[in-house]
Amino acid sequence: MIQCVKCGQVDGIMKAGYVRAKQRYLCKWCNYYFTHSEKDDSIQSLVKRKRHQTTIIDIAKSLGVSNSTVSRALHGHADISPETRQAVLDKAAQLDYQPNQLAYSLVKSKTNTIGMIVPEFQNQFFPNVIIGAHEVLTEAGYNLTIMQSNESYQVEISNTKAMLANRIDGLLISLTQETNNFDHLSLFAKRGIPLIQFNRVCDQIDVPKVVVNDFEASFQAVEHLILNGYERIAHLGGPLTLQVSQERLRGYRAAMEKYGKPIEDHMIIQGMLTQQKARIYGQYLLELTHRPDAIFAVNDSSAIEIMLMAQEKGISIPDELGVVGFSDNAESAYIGPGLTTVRQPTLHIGRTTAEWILQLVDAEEILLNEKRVLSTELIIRGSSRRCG
Amino acid sequence: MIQCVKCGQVDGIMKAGYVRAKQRYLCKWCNYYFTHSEKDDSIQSLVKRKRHQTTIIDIAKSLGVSNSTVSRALHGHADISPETRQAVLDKAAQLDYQPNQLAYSLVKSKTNTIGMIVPEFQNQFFPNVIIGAHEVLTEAGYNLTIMQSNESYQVEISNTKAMLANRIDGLLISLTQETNNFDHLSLFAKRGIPLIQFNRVCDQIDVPKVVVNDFEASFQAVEHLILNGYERIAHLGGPLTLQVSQERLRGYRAAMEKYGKPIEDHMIIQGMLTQQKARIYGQYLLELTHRPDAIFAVNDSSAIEIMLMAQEKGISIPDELGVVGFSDNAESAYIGPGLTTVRQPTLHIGRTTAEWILQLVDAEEILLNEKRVLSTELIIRGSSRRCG
DNA sequence: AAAAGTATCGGTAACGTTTGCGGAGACGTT
DNA sequence: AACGTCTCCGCAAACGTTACCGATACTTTT
Repeated sequence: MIQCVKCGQVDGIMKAGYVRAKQRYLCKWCNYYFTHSEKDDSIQSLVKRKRHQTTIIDIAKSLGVSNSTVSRALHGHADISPETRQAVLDKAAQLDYQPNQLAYSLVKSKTNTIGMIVPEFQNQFFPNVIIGAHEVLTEAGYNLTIMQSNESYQVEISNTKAMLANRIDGLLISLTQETNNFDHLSLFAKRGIPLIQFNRVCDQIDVPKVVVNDFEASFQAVEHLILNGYERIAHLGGPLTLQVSQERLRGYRAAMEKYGKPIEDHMIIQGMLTQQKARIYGQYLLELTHRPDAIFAVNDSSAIEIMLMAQEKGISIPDELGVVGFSDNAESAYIGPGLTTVRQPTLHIGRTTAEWILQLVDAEEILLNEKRVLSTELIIRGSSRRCG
Repeated sequence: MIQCVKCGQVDGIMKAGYVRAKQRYLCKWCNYYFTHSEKDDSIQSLVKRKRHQTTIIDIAKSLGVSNSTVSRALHGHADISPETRQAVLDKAAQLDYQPNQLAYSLVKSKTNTIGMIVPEFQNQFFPNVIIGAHEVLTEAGYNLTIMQSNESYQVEISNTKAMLANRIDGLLISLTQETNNFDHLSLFAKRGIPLIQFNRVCDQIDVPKVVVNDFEASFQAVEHLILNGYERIAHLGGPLTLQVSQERLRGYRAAMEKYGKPIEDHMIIQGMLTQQKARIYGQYLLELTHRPDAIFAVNDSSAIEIMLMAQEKGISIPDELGVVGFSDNAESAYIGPGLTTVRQPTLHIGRTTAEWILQLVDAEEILLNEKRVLSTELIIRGSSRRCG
């Protein structure tokens, strides 16, 4: 009945237990264990039959040539006769052939994909950076995979892991407000994957960086307030874990010192600037017994929050309170008397980082610690223009 | 001198041409062709040496087990002893192992990646949709790859090709204003890759769709204008290739007809609504001899453009001109007297499409032609509130 | 006619995973 | 002794491409 699959003997086959719910046998002659597989390939094969995407092999078979010939023909390599090439191309079109980027990337160890991790999508800053980067990358035949860390250090880590798993060719990253450990980033250096920080950068790690001239921008903004007659200027800054926050604070201090204005510590607030936080901080500032007569905020949404609160409290802008923001959001031009703000070259930031990462991808060696500084522009509107 | 690599003979080796700049020989004894490869593996090998990412095989070797054991241990499969599993996990951590998603996807024919193609990033609509979708997808362990067609049909096609090449598990797409051929989309159906259209959908192709109640929203908006005493209402609509435009036009007509207002063809404009176009159309409308007393625009940026032009011309809003937009951009709350507009549930759209595509990815069969309609909300602000 | 050159194609080993199936030992039970 | 059950692990075939190295059939030169 049962026949040994090795020696073909029928006698001397003994049962030898079960394995995975199948009867197992042992042939005494050749001492070979085997299970009797009663193929039930009736329905099974139909169900398991995966949808087949046409591959290079399909083309090769239907043309009676080898896969290497097809591969070369599709890529316009040498060593292919014009007729063969054309036949392959025709057949590929006929079969709706789409190359499998996964297999390509696996063998070439190159994905033609650049990753980008941004902390948030709420402000228009990052979407605009994305537009700029996307433009350059698609032009160069690269894809852009975007992830969003949602201002969470943990999410940022899992994002970087996913990027590594997907074997991206390079990463553009803007850090979270929470991020104060950089081990997940040093992994990229260890693997030789180029990495560029932009906007939210940190100095603790040696990678190329793209930033704006936060110090000068901040200095100019505060100087502008001072020249418009404001005296007691408060600063609503971001968390000092971020270098941008540090730079903008430095600019604020420098301007205040240059013009001999007193710097009062309780007029400087640094923290995570969510909508609610901005409201709390604003409340605090506007209810101080000796109220500031101007506020320089680290982003526009906070500045706008301040303006709305001032409006509620009947504090007139710009007469009783000057406000300057940062980034030039779309709504900043339209609110109240117009919000004076520092315009960032968002598209340019995107393009610069993208062009740079493309260079690094092909580069032999990476010059670490280089920093490219782009220029901002102070947009003066009604919120800071006092006739003074 | 030259020795046959096959039979080892030294005599009877004849030169037999060049192949790829290498001398080629023929052994007369064994009739074997071969090239003499003068290995210059001195520098060559060093340069070509690719950076090695640690693989499962590395772990297996250093532990003296097989790759299958490592694979199973890493994935918590059965048939692995606790000690072995722990040893594998420790070694993986020690070697900074990152799984290669490409190889995984290749063998599993599954990338755990959802693609999304949007026409633009300028308005806040799509970034918000992305936020919603991203949230759901990351929660489910999926990645989101975003591409941007830039309102170009050609770019849309190349984007879909790239998505196919990357073997995404599903696609979320919002069409271009130009798109009027859908062959590139039917490829997905042909390959069994789920596809969902959202916002910019078309009826010519049978796929699941997520939209908002454009007809009702439009009807309500125009009705609101009429109830506020406006009589001659113009419509600044999008291109009629888009179904949203058609629906909003229908809503406009229905409201006008219900209240017996005359519909004048020259007061209905349909076209691509770039910033410049909006200005041109606005110019036209505001300079008609018999000027409309209200304008219902298909998006907020056009509506705002109208408001700014009216302001320039000294036309007061809302007294002489009522304006209603669509989408509730961030700036709409702040401009002038506030722009009345139709708020779209952007986050909800993103979440809905994402949840749906995840279902379809695992589904056996896809119910085509299903459409999910989400609700909008009319946000009434100063631009349409006439004391009338 | 040998030698050299040209043009075109095929075979096959990678790339890093997953997984079905089988091997083998240990131990218990008739 | 014969059989049953369990645990743990290895082999090898996929997945779709690319690229190196040959191989064959010619033509041209010496």
